[in-house]
Order: sequence, then C-alpha cells, then structure tokens
Amino acid sequence: MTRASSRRPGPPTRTERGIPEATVARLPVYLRALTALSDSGIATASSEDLATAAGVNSAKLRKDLSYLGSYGTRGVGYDVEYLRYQIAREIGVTQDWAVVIVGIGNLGHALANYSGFGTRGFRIVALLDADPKLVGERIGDMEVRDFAELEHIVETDRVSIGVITTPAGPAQEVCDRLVAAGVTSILNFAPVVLSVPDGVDIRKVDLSIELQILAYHEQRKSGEVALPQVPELPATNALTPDLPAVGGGVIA
Amino acid sequence: MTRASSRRPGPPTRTERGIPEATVARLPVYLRALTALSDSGIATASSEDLATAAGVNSAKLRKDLSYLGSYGTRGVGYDVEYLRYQIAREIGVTQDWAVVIVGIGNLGHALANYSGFGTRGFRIVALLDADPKLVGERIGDMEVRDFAELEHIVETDRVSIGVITTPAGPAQEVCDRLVAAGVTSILNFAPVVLSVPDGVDIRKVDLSIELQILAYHEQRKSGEVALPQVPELPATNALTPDLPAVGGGVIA
DNA sequence: AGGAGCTTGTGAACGTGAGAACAAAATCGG
DNA sequence: CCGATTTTGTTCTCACGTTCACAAGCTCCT
Repeated sequence: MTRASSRRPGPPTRTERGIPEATVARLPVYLRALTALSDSGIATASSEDLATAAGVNSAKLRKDLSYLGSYGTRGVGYDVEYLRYQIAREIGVTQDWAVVIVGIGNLGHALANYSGFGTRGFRIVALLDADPKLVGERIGDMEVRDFAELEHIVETDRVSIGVITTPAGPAQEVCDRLVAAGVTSILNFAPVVLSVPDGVDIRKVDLSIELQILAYHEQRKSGEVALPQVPELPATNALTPDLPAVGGGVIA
Repeated sequence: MTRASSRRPGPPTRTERGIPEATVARLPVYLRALTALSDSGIATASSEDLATAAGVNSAKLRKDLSYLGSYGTRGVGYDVEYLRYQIAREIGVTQDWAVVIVGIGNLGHALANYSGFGTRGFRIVALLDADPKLVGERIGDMEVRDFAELEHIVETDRVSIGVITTPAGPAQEVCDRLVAAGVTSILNFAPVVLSVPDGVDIRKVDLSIELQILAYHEQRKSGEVALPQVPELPATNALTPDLPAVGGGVIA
C-alpha cells in the first residue's frame, strides 16, 4: 500500500463525547432496572445483578457503563441511586421534554392516557388533530386542539419532540409541518417511511413489522423442514401468472 | 493449539437456510414498499427505486434480496408482483397466523381496533383480560373473554403469537401462562424485561425507551456544548447525599 | 499490616453488518 | 449479429458490536 487513507492518525480517540448507538439504546433499560432495584430498597448492586435485571450479560453492561465514566467500585458494585442519577443525566431525563401528539385516533388516545407518559422527563403539552369532530374533546385533563395551532404551540412551549399517530396517508405532511415548526425529534407510529432533513432524528415504532419478524421465525420453528423452496422463476419475463394475493391497502 | 474446536470444516456455509437478522428486520419494509408500488400500478422497479421507497441504500437492498434467491433480472430490475409474493412467502405472511391480545386497556383497545391488524397474514382470535368488568365488552366484532380461557383458545385456534398489553406488574405471569399454553412468539408492550425459555421468541415495543433515545440525541443537539460533566464521585462510599429525584414508580 | 477474595474496567479476539466497487447477464439499437 | 447500456448479484474491505479474559483496585479478615 502506498498512501495511508485519510484516517486521523492520533490515538484511538475513544470517548470523544461519543457513546455507541447500541449502548444508548440500552441505557433506558438500565435506568428502569435501577429504578426497580431502588424501589425494592436495594442500595448496591453488582454488574451481575444489574445485568440480570436488565436482561443482558454482565460484560456488556460493564462496557456500556464504562462509556459514561467509572461509576462503580471494584470489589463492591454500583451504588444504585448514584448510578441511576448519572444515567438519567446522561440520557437527559433529568430535565423535562415537551411533547406533542398528532393524530388522536385509537392509538393517540391510548398514548394520551398513558400515565405520566411512561416515564418522568416527558410532558405532553398538546394533543392535535385536523378533524374538527375531534377538536375540543377532553382526554384526561387535556383537550384536543386543532392541528393548525401547531406552529404556535411549538414555539410557545419549546416543543422539541413530536409523536405521529396519524394514518399512513397524512404522516409525511404532518412530519414536514412538525419539522418546519422547529421539532427536531420525531417518533413515528404511522406505517410509512418518513423522510426528514439532516439534523432531525426519527424513530419508528411499527406493530405490523414486529409481527412479521415474529412470523418469520415462527415459520421455521413449526416446520423445521425445508419450505416449498423457490417455485422456479417463470421463463423469462411473462411473470405474474396468478400469484396468490398478499397484503393490499396502502397500510400494508 | 492441539485440537480443532467443534467448528464445521466445510465451505463458508453461506445461505445454509440462514438469513441475517438485520435482513429479516428489513424484509417487512420491502414488502410494504412493494405493495405501495403495486398499488400505484408500477410493474417493474429497479433496486434504486425500491431502495428509495424503503428508505435504505440500493446496495444493501440488493444484498438483502440476494439472500432470498435471484429474483431480479439484470439490466431490467425486479418484477413487483413476483418479488412481493416471494418476500411474503419467505416471511410467512402467505399463511394466516392466529393472535391473542392479553390486557384490554387503552393500548389493547387500540390494537384490537387496528384495522386488519395492519397487515394481512394475522388474525386476532381473542381479546383476553382478567378483569371481570371488562369481560363481555364488545370491541368491533369481537368480545372480550376471560383470561382463564387462554389455554382452551390457544389449543382450539392453534395460536402461536401472543401480544401482551397489560401493565408491567402482571406481564411476566401472563407471559408464563402464554408459554405454558403453547404460544411460541410474544410481542410485549409492557415496560418490563420478560424472561422466556429457549425456543420462544420475544420482541419488545416500548414507548418510553424510544422517547428516551430521542431525548439523548436531542440533549446534545441544542447545547452542542459539554454537559455539566461528572459532578465528581463523592469521596469513597458515603454516596447519595441528596441527588435530584428521577423516575419513580415501578413503571419507570 | 498483609494477604485472600470479589468485582470493576478494559484490551483483544471474534462475529456481524454496511457500503463501495465491479464482473456477469440481460436488453436494445444499429 | 454485435457492441453499448443498464442493472443485478457478489466480493472485498472496513466499521461496529459482542464476548472473553484478566489486570487493577477495593474490602475484609486475620
């Protein structure tokens, strides 16, 4: 090889204020486990204890925690309260995040009623829907407001997180409006791929995809035998004689 | 080294009826994209078209599809209907999977009403709850039945997939009952880590974890400045002076 | 004070996944 | 019938994530 690629030469640059994404995704699980231990009156826990409570293996847990700093004590373990606070701070749930929910159908209803929104650290500031028949309806101690008020609400309440629980159809438009209004994190429950500009984070929760993944594994459990493998690709191009129908509807 | 470990010596054993997990998780997305294209009357699509519709890059899509077989035509692309059928067959949604939903609170209600359960291939055969006040209530064209009927229903309707939408408390017990009754795939919405024996697949959908992941990234967007890093670990062991409260409640 | 016994934090090996790049194969125009 | 063009399928390389294994460090007991 002649020339070194454009890699930075210095040290491995570990922890350059960068926690691996896989670790970030597990921190909330650890936080929940610590809360449960704390509620049980347990003051100290080893990585083994914590790992069991969180459903991971202890080496992974230790490595994950090591990205945050050295919060344990060798020979002893971790102080539950202290570690809990450190993780909460790292995630950012020591402060309050304002959240809007757009689309008050069945799912939107369910989320609006979700006590405390599952976790402290998040505060629903508005339930929005474009349907005039829904506007004004009371859910818990909140009232459904018109989607047109979005921009005003986002600015006033400094909303940075939006939850989309509309059907697939209007989801992209709702998403664009949210982004234009200044929302920079979106949790999408609608069964579509949303596109957002750089700088906006988006996460997807999709029931039917989860079910299909389960079905895939289920399929090769029961049988264990080979499936009716590849029914031979038709001659060349005269495809689609009459394949069995599958799926259908935009919300497939 | 003296003795070779118990690794099979043969060829790389590629595609020994094993599709990478990351690919399996994307197949449902491709299926949905193909359905959308099909509904738009598009008969043929290139990997580029498909990748755009699915929100991935085209090299990844081609590699994913290659695990299923050679279903494309070089210089042309993929036949939408044909590929859709092949993916559906691979996932297993060409057959019908019987599903029970346990826990008919807000979320259970929402899922029960979810038209067609999002995708063909899944059929809700029962809504179960242990609360006598809920039993007998009609939701859509179904009636809530007593959780005690679980074993009978699972056997009669050959249920292999269970959805848990109870609160965190009873979730593990419900899970154990499902497994004992013969359910081998579980989709868990309760905010707890469930333990299941080998051979049972479990997937988790967790709103508060998703929100916390968004919060983490949001936190280092707005500031971009360093956080009030590590407030110095207290002397040695006299921890927990009075850290700010965070979280709380078992369902944290 | 010193050694035994735990438990953390981390270096190194391994496995999986992503993306670039290209050869193989099909169509189409002349 | 042949070469240009298009697009797939696949190989190769790199980055990321997981797991093992062990040295460093803390506590407790003698």
